[in-house]
Amino acid sequence: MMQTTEKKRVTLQDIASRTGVSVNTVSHALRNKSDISAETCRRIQEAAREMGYTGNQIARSLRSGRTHIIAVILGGLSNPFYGILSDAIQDAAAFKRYTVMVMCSRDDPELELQLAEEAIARCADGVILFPSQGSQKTIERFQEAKMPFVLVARTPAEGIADAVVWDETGAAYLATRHLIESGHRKLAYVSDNDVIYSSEHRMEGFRKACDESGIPESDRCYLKFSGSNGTSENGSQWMETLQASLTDLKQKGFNGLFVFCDVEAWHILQALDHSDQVSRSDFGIVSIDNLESALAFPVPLCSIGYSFKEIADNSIRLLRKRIHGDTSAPQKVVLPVELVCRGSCGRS
Amino acid sequence: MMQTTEKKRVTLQDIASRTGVSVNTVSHALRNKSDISAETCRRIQEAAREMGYTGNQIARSLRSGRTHIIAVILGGLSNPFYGILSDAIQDAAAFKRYTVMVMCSRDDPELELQLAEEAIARCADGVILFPSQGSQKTIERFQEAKMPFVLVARTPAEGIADAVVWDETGAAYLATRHLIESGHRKLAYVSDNDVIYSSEHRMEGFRKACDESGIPESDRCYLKFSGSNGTSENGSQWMETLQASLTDLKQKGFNGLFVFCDVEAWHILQALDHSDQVSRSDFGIVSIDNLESALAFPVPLCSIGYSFKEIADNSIRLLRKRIHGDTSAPQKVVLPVELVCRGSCGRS
DNA sequence: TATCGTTACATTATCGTTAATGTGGTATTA
DNA sequence: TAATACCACATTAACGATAATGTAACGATA
Repeated sequence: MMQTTEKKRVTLQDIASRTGVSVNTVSHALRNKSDISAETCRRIQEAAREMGYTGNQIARSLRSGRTHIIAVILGGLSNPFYGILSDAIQDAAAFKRYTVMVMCSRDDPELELQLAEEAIARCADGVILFPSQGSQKTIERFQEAKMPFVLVARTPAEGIADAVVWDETGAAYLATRHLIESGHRKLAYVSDNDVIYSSEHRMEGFRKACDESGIPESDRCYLKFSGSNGTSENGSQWMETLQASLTDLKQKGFNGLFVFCDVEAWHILQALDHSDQVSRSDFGIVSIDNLESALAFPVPLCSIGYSFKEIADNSIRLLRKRIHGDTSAPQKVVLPVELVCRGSCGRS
Repeated sequence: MMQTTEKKRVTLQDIASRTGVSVNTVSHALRNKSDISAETCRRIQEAAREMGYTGNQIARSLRSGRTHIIAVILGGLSNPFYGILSDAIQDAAAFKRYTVMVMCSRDDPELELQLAEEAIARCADGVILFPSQGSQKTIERFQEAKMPFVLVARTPAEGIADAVVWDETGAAYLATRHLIESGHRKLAYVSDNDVIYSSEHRMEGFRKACDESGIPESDRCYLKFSGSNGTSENGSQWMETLQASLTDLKQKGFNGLFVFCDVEAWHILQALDHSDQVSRSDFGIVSIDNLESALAFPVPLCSIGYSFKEIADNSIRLLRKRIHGDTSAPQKVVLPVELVCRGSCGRS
């Protein structure tokens, strides 16, 4: 199997020396290219196997100009939303023989730009970017470097690049309508973040559902509980603020919460579970992402779902087109959403 | 900033031509090596900046023999356990200027071996491996290829390689004792998997705590609920089986569950929440991993925690030693654990 | 027989770096 | 003054692969 001598990795040159042919011939034989006789080809392949040859992808990449690496820039894997999507993307990428390089931006524009720089330095064939607030520079950098990229989940602006998103407005609309149909008439739009690109659309869906059901402006409210950042350091203080806000909502008679996404809804639920003033039963809650289906999550949360697989497949598909030189106008794929009711809406 | 001509990426050669020096001089200047006059150095660096130079890491890797890539092979990112650890590892790696390449084995030995092959082909400087059942071949492959690697969380055998684990026996002991102290005297050891390397140690801790408190063999039981696989396809059937098992446990008078890990405990909780026969209040539950602290998870689950950061830091530290040529005997780092009580133990 | 085309290889160039070594000029020393 | 030591660069050789040519031997064709 292995040579007993303390040697470095086996290269094409080693195989060439042993079989008495040129490096080029070995390269061709191992890739089943033409111009090599069947017998020679067999001999070379056998030698390669015996010597335990593993091609050097670095050298291949340098020469061919293709790394077969797709960089994925996202907030962070501690967030199950990104974890689930990463898995889906890896599957879709592997199917097309791409390797994924996941990079976490912590939703920090500066760090994100740094990661973009690294993706470029490492010559990724393309990038899948989950933009945060302030990805403008990142996007410009990719364009400048002619690095193919796809935006996923959020699009900072229309038509600037390929994008895969789901129907944000429809999702918020469905969620809000579900709250209304469950008997809630005073509704709060709850979100952790200040201004996120998709929040505009979700707010529109929220408004539309409220309008349709004749819920007056005075019976709607918008609650921002910024500051968690996923770290549990100043968590307790942040939690108290959140609990106070929820208590306030309750006292004002609000009983339906449309929460921006599942992860934030979990935070809300945790706040409710640990409060003396408010509890889970005080609110009907619906959010977006439907993560529990992928996580076997023990909290029945009504949520609006979409296909993670479709997101992954479409991202890879759009990216591959660009990688292969397509220069047509940016394309935007909008995926459908559906309601999954698990009872947190509080339907009686 | 950029040249208007439709050009490829800027290389050292381009900078050399423009500044009228040799490629080597540019290389040295940009890396602040000696033997370059201050004036020339400044000129070159300015030119590089103006031309928008980004070093080609592929070429650098080929020449230097170092990619500054650390491959991480783990089950899958949909599992928050791995997600949290990935983030911690990325942080620790970034601190030492390494880029992480996360690869998901789905706990499939064959796929795992394939990923190992890819890590080798891509010339990763080292690998962090979360072994699954049957990682023997993977480990042998790394040894054969002289690829530095560290085992994390589970060690298939003692002393075969560097490893970072936590005190499994102690964790199970603490968890079980917590159940006992909460008033439970008939205890079940519940696990999703058949034979996992760490399960031996956890079982030992479970036994030790039971022995110490005089819980007879007849009041202990071992429940295996294999088959979830994280997929929700045959989920309902699997859930029913689990619910039946739990009902059976209840009828036999068992009231304390030591669950292998948090993710499995979530599944148990979900099964309990959706059953007519059994409910959450029928059991005291304690498990291992303390994921909620990192996730702001809304289910108060008593769990045994350890430091994700320490795991990451130690893994990178051990790996770096090997990467830099250390050939001393394999080292094993065992991290301490601590109990975090959140009420699921059912203490009255 | 001269020309041509195939077959099955070998030779050479190249990807963008870094490392090792070479070199002309000036300043320092013996 | 000759030998020697820098200094500040240039030149050349890798790294391990792939791509573009080059070519000897042979058979087929005109």
